[in-house]
Amino acid sequence: MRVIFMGTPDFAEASLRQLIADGFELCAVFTQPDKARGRGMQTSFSPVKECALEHNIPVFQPTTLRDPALLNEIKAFQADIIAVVAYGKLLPDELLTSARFGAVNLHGSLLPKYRGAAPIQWAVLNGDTRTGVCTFYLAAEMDAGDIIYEEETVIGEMETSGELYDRLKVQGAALLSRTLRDIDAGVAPRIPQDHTKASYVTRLGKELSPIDWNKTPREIVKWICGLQPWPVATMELQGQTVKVFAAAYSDQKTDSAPGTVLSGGEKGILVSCGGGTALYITELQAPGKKRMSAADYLRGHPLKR
RNA sequence: CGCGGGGUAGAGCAGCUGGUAGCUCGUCGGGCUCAUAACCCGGAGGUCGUUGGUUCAAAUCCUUCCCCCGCAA
Repeated sequence: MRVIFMGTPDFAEASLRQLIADGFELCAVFTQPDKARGRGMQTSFSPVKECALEHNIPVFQPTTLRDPALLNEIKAFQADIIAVVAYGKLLPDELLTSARFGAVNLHGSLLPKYRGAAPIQWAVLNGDTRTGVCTFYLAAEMDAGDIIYEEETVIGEMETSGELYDRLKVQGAALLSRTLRDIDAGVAPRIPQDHTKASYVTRLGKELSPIDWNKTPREIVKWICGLQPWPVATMELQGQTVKVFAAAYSDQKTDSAPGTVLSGGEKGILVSCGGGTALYITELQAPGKKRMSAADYLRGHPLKR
């Protein structure tokens, strides 16, 4: 089966590697143009490009896909299918039908829930206990095409978005491979989405970082987990904005206003939350410093009284 | 050269208007206690990231390089 793969980050790379390993014929790989990134602003290749080069697969990095010449070039590959995973560009309608079986996408949620940019993170942020991955046929409207396969997974109580993301990229890669295989065999289902149940999520941003201490302990824990590895939850502590990486529940009750630092010790820094509850901050990072346990932090930054 | 913060005892920090280093925790020994992650006394442990320089004298000033972190993506 001839496949054109489109993707950019490591999430997509996992799928690409899976398809290669499973014997699909990758005739071309599309990925975002090289960008200057990282400390020092060095230009670097996307994980997908690195992988493609490794396997001598032709790499394309167009700025736009809305180019007639490019469309013809793509058609010339005579691919059976286009597989898209976190590519970062919207495919023009003409492209969707440029391959024999059309174009399919791997998405990090159980559609129609969480259409959009950061489905995995929002499943954690919202405190969901389950989410999953799914494959579907690309349609004109974003993430609204017919579902092929869905696979569920349980979200751990303290699991971060990054951890879930890493699990789902593996699970998703396998699901995508199975999807392509079954499409090739003509046995893949095609189930229209229930559009009335659709929900949309946006990409994350730093404006989400500050913890809202009026929330419940669990909501805050989920917020802390959901914002990792980026942009990371933050709180104000002794005049500094520190990143918060982990927390632990407490039985303590308090009358203090939400957000008040109640105490600090080996267990962590106890902060009051909504409804008279409290939560231990157990791992944090001060500006210019490394991530460390709250206990370590307290040794060098004793709480003022 | 994209911008910025930092590298000091096992850990976290202070000292940085120059005069061979201090705090909290940990650790070791002793004491107290019914007991304790409590308390008291005492000890060990640091070529102050690296190179060169200024100086009578540098963790503290200038310089080379290495490493870590944040922003930006």
